[in-house]
Amino acid sequence: MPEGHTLHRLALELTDAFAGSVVRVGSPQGRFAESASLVDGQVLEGAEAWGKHLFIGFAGERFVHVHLGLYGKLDVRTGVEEVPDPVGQVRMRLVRADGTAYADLRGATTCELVTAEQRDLVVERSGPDPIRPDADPDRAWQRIRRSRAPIGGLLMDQTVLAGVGNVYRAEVLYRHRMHPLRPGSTLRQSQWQATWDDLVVLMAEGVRTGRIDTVRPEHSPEAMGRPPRKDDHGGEVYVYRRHGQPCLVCGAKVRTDVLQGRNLFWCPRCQPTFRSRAVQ
DNA sequence: CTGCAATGCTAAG
DNA sequence: TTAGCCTTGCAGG
Repeated sequence: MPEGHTLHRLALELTDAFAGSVVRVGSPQGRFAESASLVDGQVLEGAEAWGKHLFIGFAGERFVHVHLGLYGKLDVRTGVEEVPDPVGQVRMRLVRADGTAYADLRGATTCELVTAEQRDLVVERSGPDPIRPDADPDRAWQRIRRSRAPIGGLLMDQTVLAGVGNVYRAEVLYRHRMHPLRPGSTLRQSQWQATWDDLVVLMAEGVRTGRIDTVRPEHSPEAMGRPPRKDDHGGEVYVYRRHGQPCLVCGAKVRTDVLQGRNLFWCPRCQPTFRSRAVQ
């Protein structure tokens, strides 16, 4: 679901399904109808993601900017015989002119038609994205090393780093044994580099599989003889939404707290406090 | 069935 | 700091 890997995966799916084809663009729900008419019947040139932002490019330098927010969804279907009637509130529907593929957007926070300049503004405001090969982790490091804000907040700040959401945040902090409230300025550069390198691998895997898996092989359900996780996000994780359950590595009870309105999860033993008085 | 929380973010107050 | 977006899956009655 919508952390950066989801948007990059969608960009690939959209490009595969529609690039180079004439596409009918509509808004069964109506809220995107006016903009849709401006690109309806144009050639879709490709789709690209930066962090959690998706841009679908049409002939004439016009882009549909999509942000899924918390529960938005974009379903891409290819190789269909027939395009079904829309179900629910479909904000935007793309249909290949030959009718063999369609995509439905629902519940998105943002769906707007923008110029190349407007797209560039979004990209410029974003921090480096671990999924993009052109990303420069030093840009993020320069923000982190100068900030007394908790690393748990910095990782979710899309102007510091683009694409990391609540699951990757919790999990990468766990994997690097960092307490979420530790100030950014107390990290060593080597720690940041290791964290970044890990995100590059984890998130690329997320693009490939469409889910967030962060446990190492020795902690997999098979290796540990435990049942696989079964809930809506599907992947195998160490601490995300596991509060009150035993840590897979040390057995301590996973803890939770709220930081800036978002749920934090961490293991008090594997992610020791950075100071004696910090939250445990 | 009803209610609520959720991988996010913006704008209003 | 809070409401809103308006979907989905789960818990509880």
